Amino acid sequence: MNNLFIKYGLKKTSFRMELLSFFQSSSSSLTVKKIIKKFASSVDKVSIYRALNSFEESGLIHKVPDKKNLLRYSLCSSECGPGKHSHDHAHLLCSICDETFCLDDFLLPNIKSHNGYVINSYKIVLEGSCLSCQARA
Amino acid sequence: MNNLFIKYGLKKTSFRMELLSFFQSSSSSLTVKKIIKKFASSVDKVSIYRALNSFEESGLIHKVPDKKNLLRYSLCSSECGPGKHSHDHAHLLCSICDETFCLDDFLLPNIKSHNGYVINSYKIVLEGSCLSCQARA
DNA sequence: TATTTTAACGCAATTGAGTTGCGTTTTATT
DNA sequence: AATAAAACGCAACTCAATTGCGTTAAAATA
Repeated sequence: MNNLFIKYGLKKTSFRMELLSFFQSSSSSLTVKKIIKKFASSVDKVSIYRALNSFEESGLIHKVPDKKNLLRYSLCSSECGPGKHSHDHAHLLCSICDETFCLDDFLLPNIKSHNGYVINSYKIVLEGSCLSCQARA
Repeated sequence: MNNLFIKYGLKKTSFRMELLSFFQSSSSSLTVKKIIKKFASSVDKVSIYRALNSFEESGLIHKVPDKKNLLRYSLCSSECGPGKHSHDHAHLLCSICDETFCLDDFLLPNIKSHNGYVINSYKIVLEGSCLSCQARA
């Protein structure tokens, strides 16, 4: 993980290290809102947006779908790297807690065309309720 | 179609009738941008946004996915009505012309749960190239 | 037809996520 | 220590979409 910092010319500022830790300690995805809330007292939001951009380009984190289409990120697996993201899984948006979960075991069919359309990629986004929200209900 | 106007207490202003015609005459989806462009000289954009909202609530039109997450609508089928939308199809976003196409014949599996998650609905969005863009290339 | 109700409208101002510019600070390189 | 490059902070900005409010026009009722 630290290698990627070096490999991609990212400087290890205390904020960026903390930001990475925040992702590592978080079980699911992080919204920009959450991140800004955590760092607002010490870091400008512009720096946060820029850090998230660099992290994404470096293959440290990737965008995940959000119910309101706001920016939301998750830590990448080790297969990802600079300019190279491979995330072949569906996502679940919990309509109760508004959280996004990666479904790593959801098998995606290999769709390359449909009715003449050429298909390059696709996304499956499920909406429902997550485990903890079910337990709470 | 006109019934829905009456049924839902919508008034038939000339603009709203024209807006509905615009949808009926359009083979695919309409972005807000396109709609504003067409009516900008005679109608305020706020009225456009409000008309689109009412139309959607009435079951005349429904939101369709957009590459940049902007508002984009398509005409509903006759099964839709006030507060009732049933659109069981996937969508294709053409990465060349930036158009959204409904894939009415794309069979959606019946997913009700996955690994303990309760699934209420889901979306499949394909990205690729549409027929006319393929022909052009 | 005249009156009343209510939706639709226009205009101005606002919201809010995300971005850009630019000068300054900090990190890493030599 | 000197230099190059990334990261930072602040202010200002963009752009889609929304809100408030007074006015106009359509439909319902008398």
